[in-house]
Amino acid sequence: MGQRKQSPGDRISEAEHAVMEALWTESPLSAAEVCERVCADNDWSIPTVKTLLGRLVAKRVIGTEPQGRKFLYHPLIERSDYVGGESRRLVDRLFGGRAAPLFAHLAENEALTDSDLEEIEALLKEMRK
Amino acid sequence: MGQRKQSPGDRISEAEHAVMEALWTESPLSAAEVCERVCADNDWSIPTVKTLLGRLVAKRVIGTEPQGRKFLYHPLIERSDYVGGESRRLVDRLFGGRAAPLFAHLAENEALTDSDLEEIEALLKEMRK
DNA sequence: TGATTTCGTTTACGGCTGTAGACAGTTTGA
DNA sequence: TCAAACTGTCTACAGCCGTAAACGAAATCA
Repeated sequence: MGQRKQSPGDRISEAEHAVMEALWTESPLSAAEVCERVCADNDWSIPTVKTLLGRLVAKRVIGTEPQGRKFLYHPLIERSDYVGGESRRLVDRLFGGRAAPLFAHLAENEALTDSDLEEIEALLKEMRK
Repeated sequence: MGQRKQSPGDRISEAEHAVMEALWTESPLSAAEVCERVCADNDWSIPTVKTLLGRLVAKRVIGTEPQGRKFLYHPLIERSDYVGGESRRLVDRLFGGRAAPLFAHLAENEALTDSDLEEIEALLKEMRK
């Protein structure tokens, strides 16, 4: 029990996740710079971004460093850790922790493109060794 | 735009999902019967289950039918629709809608058992045709 | 140096979620 | 027939989420 992997902190909400993506793509960024890359897409205004950044800091998933007199924000957790955690949560909750049924489901619903199939096949071959 | 697939209604919360699982496994069930299969696991009391059932009815994802003078509840949406919707949401949000990276991720983190691999391989072969 | 801009922080507020108690109607046991 | 048991509905309330305005400090422009 215990062994929280998703970093020290709480869960990241969906809106917060959009901010994280911006910071994972490029960091450190100021609040204004974050807004430049997410506000339009989500129809947010600056105050909203500031709130989200504040909450992420409170949750200890991003950190701040003073740049001159302002702050720059940067992630404290790896994107792959977050993504892994969320994936695992879904697989656990919906597929009893087994990935094959998920795969089957995606396949069934044509959620897999041909290139997906090829890539996965390649990966499989890779792991076979 | 539009084309809501996950049935008529709102999103299902995590607690509500536990109730749905019970009903997908067996239905119709009375509130008491639902409680029998989920209360212990989640450390809930009957009132909680009643609230969840009420909300699910309001969201139009389960329906009621009078049994004698009481009610029996049964799902109005297919589990596979729900699961498919959730899976797709995750893949869209975290992997740009492409399933191969998800698969790669699960593989990398040893989230795939040997039997998962075998099953997936079989599925692939199946789809190849 | 006073006015303006720029930040970060604090406060706000309605909605959803988790969890549950109170209440009213109905059925059933005595 | 009167009380006990059970059922669904209504109400409650704290916490988190989405969204944002208000405020106060610092920096810059004139």
